[in-house]
Amino acid sequence: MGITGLLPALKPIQNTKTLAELSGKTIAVDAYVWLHKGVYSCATDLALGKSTTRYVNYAMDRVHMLRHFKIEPYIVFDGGPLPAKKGTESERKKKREENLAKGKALVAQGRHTQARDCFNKCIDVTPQMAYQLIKKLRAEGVQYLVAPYEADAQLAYLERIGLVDGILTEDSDLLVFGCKSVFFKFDSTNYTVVSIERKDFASVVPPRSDIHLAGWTDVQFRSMAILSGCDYLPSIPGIGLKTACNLLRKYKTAEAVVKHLIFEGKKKVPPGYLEQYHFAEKCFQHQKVYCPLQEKLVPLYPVPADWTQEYEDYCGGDLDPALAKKLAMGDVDPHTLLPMNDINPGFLPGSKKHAAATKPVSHKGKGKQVQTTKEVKSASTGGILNFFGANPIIPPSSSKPSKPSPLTVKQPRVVSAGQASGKRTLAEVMDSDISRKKQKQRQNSPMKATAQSRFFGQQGVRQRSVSLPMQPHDLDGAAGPSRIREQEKENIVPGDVDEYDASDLSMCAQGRLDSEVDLDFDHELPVAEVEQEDGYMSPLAPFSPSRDAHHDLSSPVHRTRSTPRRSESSPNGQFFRPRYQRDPEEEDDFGEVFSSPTSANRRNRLRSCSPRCLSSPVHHRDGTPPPILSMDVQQRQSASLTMERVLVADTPVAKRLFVETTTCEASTSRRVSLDLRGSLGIPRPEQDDAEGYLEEPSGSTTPPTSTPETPIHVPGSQEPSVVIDVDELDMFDIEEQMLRDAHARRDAVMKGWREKWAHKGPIPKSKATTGSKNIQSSSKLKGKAKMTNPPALKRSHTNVTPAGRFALGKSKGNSANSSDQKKPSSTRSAKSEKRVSMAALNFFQPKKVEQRHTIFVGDSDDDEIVVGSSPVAPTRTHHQIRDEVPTVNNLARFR
DNA sequence: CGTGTATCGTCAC
DNA sequence: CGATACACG
Repeated sequence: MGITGLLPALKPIQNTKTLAELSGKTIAVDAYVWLHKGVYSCATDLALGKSTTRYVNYAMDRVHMLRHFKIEPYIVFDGGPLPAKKGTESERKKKREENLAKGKALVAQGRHTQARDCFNKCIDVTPQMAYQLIKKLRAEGVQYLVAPYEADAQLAYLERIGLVDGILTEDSDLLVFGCKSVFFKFDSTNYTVVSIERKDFASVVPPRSDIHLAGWTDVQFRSMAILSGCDYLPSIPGIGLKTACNLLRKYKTAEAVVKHLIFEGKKKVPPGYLEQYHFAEKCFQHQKVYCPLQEKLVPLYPVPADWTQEYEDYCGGDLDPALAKKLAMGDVDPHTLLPMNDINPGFLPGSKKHAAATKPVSHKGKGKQVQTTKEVKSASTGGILNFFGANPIIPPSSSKPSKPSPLTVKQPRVVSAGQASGKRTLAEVMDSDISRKKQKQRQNSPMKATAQSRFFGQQGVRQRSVSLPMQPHDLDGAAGPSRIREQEKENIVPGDVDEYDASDLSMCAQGRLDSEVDLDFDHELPVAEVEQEDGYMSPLAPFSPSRDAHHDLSSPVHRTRSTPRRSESSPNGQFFRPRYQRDPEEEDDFGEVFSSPTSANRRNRLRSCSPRCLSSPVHHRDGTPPPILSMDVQQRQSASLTMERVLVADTPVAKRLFVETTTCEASTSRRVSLDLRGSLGIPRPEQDDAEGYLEEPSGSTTPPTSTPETPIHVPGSQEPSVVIDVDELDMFDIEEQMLRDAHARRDAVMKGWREKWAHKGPIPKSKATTGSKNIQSSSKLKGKAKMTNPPALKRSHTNVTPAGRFALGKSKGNSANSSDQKKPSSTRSAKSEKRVSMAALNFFQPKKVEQRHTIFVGDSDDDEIVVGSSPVAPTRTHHQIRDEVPTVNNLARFR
């Protein structure tokens, strides 16, 4: 449901952004959206009980897409049902069953098309399906979490504590949960999202909107949302968003509004409405979420002093931290709290992992992996670790005695932090591990890389900690469960952790925070509009990269950050150096490090420490849940007081978690299979990177360049000393071939289009030459795929645009460009139209949307992107962006 | 005019 | 779940 009408009402502050504009950010994603859409690709199979995991592909394609744009996704799944939400589910279930039966009947009649429609309506996204995606996310080192209850609150929490910079969802509720930066309407065809920022709320005023938010506090905004009807409470009949807004402007508080309504008697206020209102409010504020730092359930915002057990029950009860963690990692079914049942064990069964675990050296046997001599060597000592487990923080020298071997999982005794005997508590083991790490860090100059940590070492973390000092989880190379404990123990080094965060975290650890300290939500006093607009105090440092990017989206620095470093083609080299670039030494190694796939992966690896439970033979999914799974209240309480109750020797799971925790930091990503040549000192062909997204809005002042990670296998060149997945490379080769073919087609098609549709007006000569030159050079391609610059034909030279195909699909009819829709090619089928537009329409048109929002996306040196993001200034519409940014719907490019 | 309700599409071959 | 269209008061 969300808040009916909220999104349309916020139109004035909806800002369409390209993914490139979000480069560098970490964005939490509501997994439900992707899963649910992905289900449409295989609804029939699912309905008929046929085993499929195709729904995973949809989500993973999007993950890859985000990563391509240097956006690090943090996938959040829905958890168990919140007590506050009842009733709706049974009704839906009934409808689903109806559709299932109907669909089956239609199948029997052979009416497959209609059957599919029914199947589409009967599929529910189950935790087991989510788990399939989780397995894939683990395999690729993507951060994820399963919320204990609703993903919405979890998403909001991740943003609140600074683990992510924004939320990608379709649910307007996120704004009510207090999120600052929410992205809607992810458009994978045009690489755009619609951004709504809380700080812009003050700009939501009549007549531009139906509602008037200027001068409002979060409390009032939330009140409006609840009064207008939300998931937790239907509205008083006759009260919609606008009425709620007006009433609140008049009476200030929800109580006053409700009392007025009751007094007035015109509307039928249900008995107990006000009380229910308060419960709903609590759900938005204090719903239980999982804190990945503290590894336990916490309220989204600290609970007030008058918190009652009733509220607690309503907003989601606590869980034993160990259970909460397993739930968050996806290892237990959030509905039953029983170990997750893997409905597709054959899908990413750990087959790779398992094979690697048992045969670390020969898992490339089927041509799956390419290994250099070096790699084989390291595999013999830690091949599996290079694959998904080694800890780079512990240099070989010191960690040898305790370094987990490939057989570690099979021989738990070898595992430990040096002492394997006795019943050490998990916390003790971790502490020992921590101190060892710390010692090691002191020994090694922070910036000095060992041979191993050159790839997976600390620089990324250092970098991150420098640039994001407010993110405690990044503070010192230690990732995972041990970090927060370490910080707590040492009381958090001043200067390393923001005072607010420190106090907040430690107080959260106590389970309660006085309202005085609750800087974020409950202090909300009426504030002046100015303050409302920009006086928000973010837990992120103002100088963090994300903040910078956030406030400075149009600056050349940020506009170009996602593109490869190409100072040679830059009019001003300095623009191509991110302010927060790493030290030159590392840059030599990695090229543009912060946006390189390796660095992204490393960052990700170091930040996430999800246990790789699937890989372990010591499997907890053996039917009998560990004793700690008990939800006994006493136990829960004691366990939440201290983790030391978890005995390593008693719980294989805990033990394994430890193993994996201590090793996961080095889990060098499998996805190093992207282009590592730069990183490895292998010369990159001069222009090969032009092969990237033809139509990617690069936003740089350079010609459309490619992306640094453009995956190209270079035959004969030195093999990178990392595991490279040959399958992926082969796939890229195929893709390259396809791209070349596409270019040939495009050239032909383009010609035809020019003749058929182009204005007779002259094509700018310089462009034409450039284009033909590039076309020529593309025909000269040898083994290496070179993507030419797009031909110089611009849309301004034609009167048929990509929008045409949209007109064929669902006609939205409100395109800003009426001319765009005038001539959908009536002579072509919708299908061929689409194909043509994909292959051929990579030309660009400078287009003035607004005076201050001129957007040029293109292939010539003087093209540029200037995108204003002022909340007050007129913003581009979705349709405008769609027209501005040509489309290549080739998701395979993101793999 | 605003609210309430019903219907549709979501993917992707 | 949102977008949309439309009927109702």
